[in-house]
Order: sequence, then C-alpha cells, then structure tokens
Amino acid sequence: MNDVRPIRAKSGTNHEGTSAHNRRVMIDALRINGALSRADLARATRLTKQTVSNIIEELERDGLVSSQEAVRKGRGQPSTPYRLVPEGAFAIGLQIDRHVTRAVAVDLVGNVLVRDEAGLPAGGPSEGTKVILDLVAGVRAELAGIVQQSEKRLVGLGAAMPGPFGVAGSGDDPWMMEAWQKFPLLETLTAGTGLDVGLQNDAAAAATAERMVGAAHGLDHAVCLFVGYGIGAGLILNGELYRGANGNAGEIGMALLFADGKSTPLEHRASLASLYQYLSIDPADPDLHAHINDLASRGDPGIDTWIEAAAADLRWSIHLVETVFDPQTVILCGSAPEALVNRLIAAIGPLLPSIAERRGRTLPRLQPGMADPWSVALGAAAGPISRAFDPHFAAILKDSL
Amino acid sequence: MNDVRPIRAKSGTNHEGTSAHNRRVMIDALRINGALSRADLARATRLTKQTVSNIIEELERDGLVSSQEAVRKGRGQPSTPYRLVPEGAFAIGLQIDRHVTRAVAVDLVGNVLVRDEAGLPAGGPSEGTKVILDLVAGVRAELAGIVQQSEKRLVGLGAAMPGPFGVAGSGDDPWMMEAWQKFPLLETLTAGTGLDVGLQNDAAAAATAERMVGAAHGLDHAVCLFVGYGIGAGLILNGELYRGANGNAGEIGMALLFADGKSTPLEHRASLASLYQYLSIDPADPDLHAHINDLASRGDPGIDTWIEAAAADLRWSIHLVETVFDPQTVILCGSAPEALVNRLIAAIGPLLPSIAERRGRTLPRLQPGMADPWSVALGAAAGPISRAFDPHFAAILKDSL
DNA sequence: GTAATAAGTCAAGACATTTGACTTAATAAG
DNA sequence: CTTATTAAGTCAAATGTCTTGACTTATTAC
Repeated sequence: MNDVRPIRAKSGTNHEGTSAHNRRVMIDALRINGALSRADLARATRLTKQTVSNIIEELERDGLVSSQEAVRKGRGQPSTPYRLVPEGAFAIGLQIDRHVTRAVAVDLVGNVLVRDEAGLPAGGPSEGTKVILDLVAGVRAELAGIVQQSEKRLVGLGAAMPGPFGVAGSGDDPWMMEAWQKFPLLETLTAGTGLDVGLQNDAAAAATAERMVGAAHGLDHAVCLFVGYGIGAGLILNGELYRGANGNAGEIGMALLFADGKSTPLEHRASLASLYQYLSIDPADPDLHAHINDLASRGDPGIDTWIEAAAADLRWSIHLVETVFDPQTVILCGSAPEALVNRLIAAIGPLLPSIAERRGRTLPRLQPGMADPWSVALGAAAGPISRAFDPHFAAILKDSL
Repeated sequence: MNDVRPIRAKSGTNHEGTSAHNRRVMIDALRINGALSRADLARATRLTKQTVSNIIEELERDGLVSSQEAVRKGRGQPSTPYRLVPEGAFAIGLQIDRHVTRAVAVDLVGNVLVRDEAGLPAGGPSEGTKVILDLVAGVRAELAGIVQQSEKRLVGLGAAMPGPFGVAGSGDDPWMMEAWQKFPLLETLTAGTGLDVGLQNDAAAAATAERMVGAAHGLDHAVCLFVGYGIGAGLILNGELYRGANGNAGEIGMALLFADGKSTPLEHRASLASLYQYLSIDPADPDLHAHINDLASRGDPGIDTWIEAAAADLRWSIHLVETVFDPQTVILCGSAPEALVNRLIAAIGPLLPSIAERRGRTLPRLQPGMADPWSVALGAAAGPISRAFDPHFAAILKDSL
C-alpha cells in the first residue's frame, strides 16, 4: 500500500539557471547579428551594461568571444565589438546512411574543419560499428592535429541517421534501416568515444545545419524538406528543433498518399530511393552521386519523368507543411546532388495556394537549402553545439545543470 | 548613413524571472498532481524546502493556494498538502462562431461558473461587436455577483474564432469568416473591456481546454483534431500550445486533398459545414445542435453516408498528424454534437498504420475529447489562465515581466 | 575650447535561492 | 513505555547574480 504514484513537475531554476541563460543569449545574439558591443548587447537583451560586461568578460576568459578593434560612430566613446571565436568549441558530426558513413569536425560557428567518409559493410551494426568508431577516432585525431587543445573544447558527438526510431517494425522493409534503428547506437557511441552523444534523424540534422549556417539562420519558424534516401521534414519551431514525443516528428516520408485506388508512402514516390528504383540503379554504387548529378544536369529523358512526378509530390508536401506548421519559410534541401535539387525546385513551381500567401510576406515561400552530401553530418555536429550554446527553456532548469 | 539595422536577440533574465518561473512551476505541479506538501514540491521541482516554503507562503497570501488538513503517512512529521484555490483567478472566454457567440467565466482550475450566448447578426463585425461586448459585460457582471472581488482576479479575456488569420483573401469564400478575420478584433475587445485580450483559432482553443481539464491534461505532446464548422488541429508541443509564425498552425482544414482528379480542401469534406451542405440544412437554425444530435443518434441513413465519408477523411487526418507531429496521443473533439462525434469515432476505427504504433505504448492512439458546444469558449478562457500561470520559456524573459 | 553624447567601470545594494543547524511530530523497535 | 529513527518544516546566515547610480573615458558637435 505504498504511495508510488510519481509526482510529475517541471524543474525549478536558480541563479545558475539565470546566468546560464544570459550567457546563451549573448552567444545567440552574436551568432545572429555578428559582432556587437557590450552596449549593443545590453540594449538587445534588456540586461544592464554591467551584467553584460561581466558575462562578456567571462566568455572571453573561456575563449568563446574576443574583442575587435574599436569603432567610432559619432559622438561618444568608441565601442568595442565582440565576436564569436570559431575555435571556442568543436563538435563531431556523424552521418550513418545506407551504404556510407560520414564524419565531420565543426567549430562553434559551423566551419567544417575535417571531413572523412567510409563505406558501410552490409552486415549491419555488428559490422558497421567498428568502421564508424574508427572513422570518428580518425576525424578526432585529425582535428587535434589542426587545433591545439581541441579535445578540451569538444562539446559532443552528434549522430544522424534515417528515422523513424522505436517503431513497431513492419518486418524488414528494404526502404528502412531497421537493424540500425533498433541497435543501441547511443550507448555504443558513448562507450566507444567517451563523448556526450546525441541522435536525430537526417532531416532534423539538415534543419539544424540550415539554422546554424544556412537559409534558416536566425529564423524561429522554418520547415526543411529533406530529400535523401528517404524524405523527411526538419522542424524549427519557436526557434528550436522540434523532435516530437519520440524523436520522430517530421517523418513525412511515412505519410500515406492515396492515388489510383491504393495507398503509397510519400517516401516511395519522392526520394532518392525511389529514383534509384525507377532507374534500376544499385544504390551501393560509389559513383552514384556524380552519376545522378550528371543525369540531372544534362536532362536525361528517363530522369525527367521521375522529376516531374516527384516535383508534384513535393509541391503537395510544401503545401501541406505550410498548412500544418505555418512557418516563415520552407527550405528544400537534401543529400541529393545539387543539380537534381535545382531541377526539382524548378519543376515544383508554381506553388499550390495555401495560408502562406499572406499580405506583407518578406521571405519567399520556398527557398533552396544545402544540397550537399555533407550537410547531414554538418547538421549532426550542429546538434551538440546548439545544445551547449543556444538559449532554450530546458537549459534554464535545474535538472539540466 | 545611419545604422538602422535592428539588432535581434532573445531577452535575458534576472531574479524576477527566476522566481516567476518557480511560482509557475509550483502551480503547474499542483494542477497536474493535485494537492502536494511543501516537501513533495521541493523534491519534484528540485528546489530546496526553504524556497518552496517561501513561494507557497507567497502564493497563499495571494489566494492562489491553500492548505488542507495534515496527513500522517508513516514516520515523521505529518505533511500539510496544499491545493490550488479555484477562486484564485478567473478569465473570460469568448467564442465567435458563424451565427452565434458564446462567453464563459472560468476559474483557475477550469470550472465554468457563468455561461451565456447570443445570436450574431448577419451584418458582420460592425453589427456583431456590440452584441459581443454586451455578452462579455453580462458574463462579467454575473461573475461579480457570484464571486466577491472577481474583477481583481480577472487575468484576461480569451477570444477564439475560426482561422486562418491574416491570409491574402480568396474573395469571399462562404466557408470562411473573412469579415471577422480581417476585423481588428483584439483592439476592439481591448478598448471595449479594458482587459488583456488574446486571440486564437477555435481548434487551438479546444486544445487549450483539453490540456487544462480534458484528455490532454498533463501531456506534453498532443494533437486535438477539432471538428466544428470547419476542421482544425490544436497543437500541444513541448507542453505548450504551438501557434506557428502567424497564429495559423494546425489549420489543416485548408489542406488540399486530391481525389477524382480534382483538389478539395479537407474542410469541404469533413466538417459541420460540409454536413450542413450535404443535408441542405440552414446553419443559422437555432435548433441545429439538437437536430444533428438526433439524426446521428438514431442512425439516419442520410447522415450515415456522410459519417462514413467524413470518417475516412478523419482516419487519414489522424494518420497524417501522427506522422508529422509524433504526439503521445490524438484527441478527437469538436463543437459537434456528442452523438455525432461518437459515431465518427466508431466509424474511424481501425486506424491506419503509422509511426505511432510503437512498442510499449501506454496511451491509446486516438481518444475522445470534449464534444460540447461550450468547449471552445472554455478553451478561449483557458488561454489567459495558461499565459498567466503555466511555466513557459517566454515567461522567464525580462521583456515579459 | 567647451558642451554634449555614448561606452564602459566601480562599488554598493537588492533579491532570490542555498546551506546547515534546529524544531516539531509522528511511527518503529526494543 | 521509552527511545531511536524518520520526515516535515523553520530559522538565520551565506551565496550568487543582477541592478543601481555615480563616475571615468573618449569622441564629435558647436
């Protein structure tokens, strides 16, 4: 008869939470606006000059910001702008895809300093784990060779792979990566690297990358449609990546479309996997990327038919995410070859009518994002950077300190 | 050559933000768990006993919590539980629908103390404003008659009406309420009542109600599908209502479906408006609600056909929001008559496969919510209560204090 | 040359949480 | 029945972070 009913409550906060938040707000302001003086920061954050001075001094000691030359701008003492120091922090990003794994080392402002990739053997996680850990170790070592003390400033390892996670399996759908999705990847990577490890799906990683250095920079509401082996949406809501209750938010590739009397997941119609199937190409081919890029740029008739069909599905997907999320803009990105993404964007227009057609819009409804095979790894690395330095609710709470 | 580039930054915080957050966390904990002792609160919020004591004392002075009889539960001094005092705060909720407007007065825990409705004349906002302000004034006066000092504890007026807001109009679609959507409602209500006024769409209001007193109570990720004159989704993401960049998130009634070679908004297929059209009923009929309830409960063959078709669209809508948002549960609610909602729920099953089929699910994928013509007004009132008392990021920041 | 303006510092003060010892009140054990 | 143990809650001093208001520094405008 013991009372085991757990009490659920949000965590409180204290002085540490306050100052942690204010530090993050400073960093965020410098990231969005570029270099700013203490007085600028005080006005923008509504903190006092004195508080800003204290925090800036501390950030400078920590090597996260540094002063630039004073600038005169009219009457009054010249201001000293401060900027983010790229070498202030680093993170490793890891992409696990069907046949390849890629790792990058990224700095505080999103520069990619090291990149490396390796083929993934067919044996699944039991075979692949060693390849991945070796790859990460290599990138880490190379970073240490470029930057002194990089290990001390390494905030974590972000991993990205196609989702969804934890779903009651549909058997062994070849479109999914079930073996990897069920594998205890977080635990394995944590044990194998000793780093703080995070995991997200590839669309979420792409969105994180777009927010740090791409088209979503400084936006609080954006949806990144990510065309990779599958298709997914990375969601920036209220300035943060939205993960859903189980980390599977935005898995629109699993959405069923009804046409010709049967239902098909969007992923089977508009994704690289569908293109490979349509063209009967082996997705394990190492020259795949260049090959597809070539076909797309010279307008191969075979691929053109697929582009038309996929563009129609994407047009509808854009309409849908606009309707459901009401974002400031939609960004089309992918690990697809750039020529293909450009062809798709050209074929998508004009967009379907939606609530995004507002009086006084400033941003385009659709913008091209990164179309780079490395963007997912970059976004994966951006995850730990964001967790460590961006302002967000959870960072204030005591249970995060 | 002046530098007018505005500096964008999040606001910092200070002691006031800290304590404001901690107060809200206490209230939230009491709302979710019922009465709790100071020691319970200290453990749950990770604050010290002393801090909790100080805050509880303050909340008690403010009339928001009160102690209950001490309870003995084993060794140690008996604990004194504290509970939320319903009369600690009030809010007015206002629903503006096509042909009717409803207002309620609600207390801190979501009890409806006063309710009243009025028909809306056809002349649009210029005619309707007076009716609405009279209705609100009447409810307010009646509340003041029931509760002493109610005006002092009135935290605001929440208004709800069908969206979307601010969209470049498509002419005069009879399915929408364009005249009202373009009308400066916030300003008018603020001027006419002197209260702090908020505005949201009806689905968002329904979701707010479900979160305060309904099926979403205590959930952090839930989607409420709201079947009213139109259809929309109210989004509870990370424990807060999500509004989107322009307050139009969740307007899935505007989503275009492609079937039989033409595109139709979901709203034209699964909504009360579509039912009225299907049955050739005048939506201004004051006995509408009872009439539809009657038809639905006795299984009228005419309505059954519509129910089948609408259920198919709802089944797909549920699949879609599960796929896109990855919520803990989906709640079907509406201002539709209860018998109709129950018939719809029965007709919807079984659900389509989706990523919501997880190992170890505890909540059902689909749950019935409120089907009550007053739920939107209740949710509208819950908005100001939530803004004033629920923990959320914005409440910590200096620019909200 | 002087006044006005703005950046930034200094030192004291204010505020909310924390710490650790203490009080109170109950049950469990011998 | 007495004593030890456990847990709730209080007291007073300490701590940490932001704020306040006066002051210094550096530049331009008149």
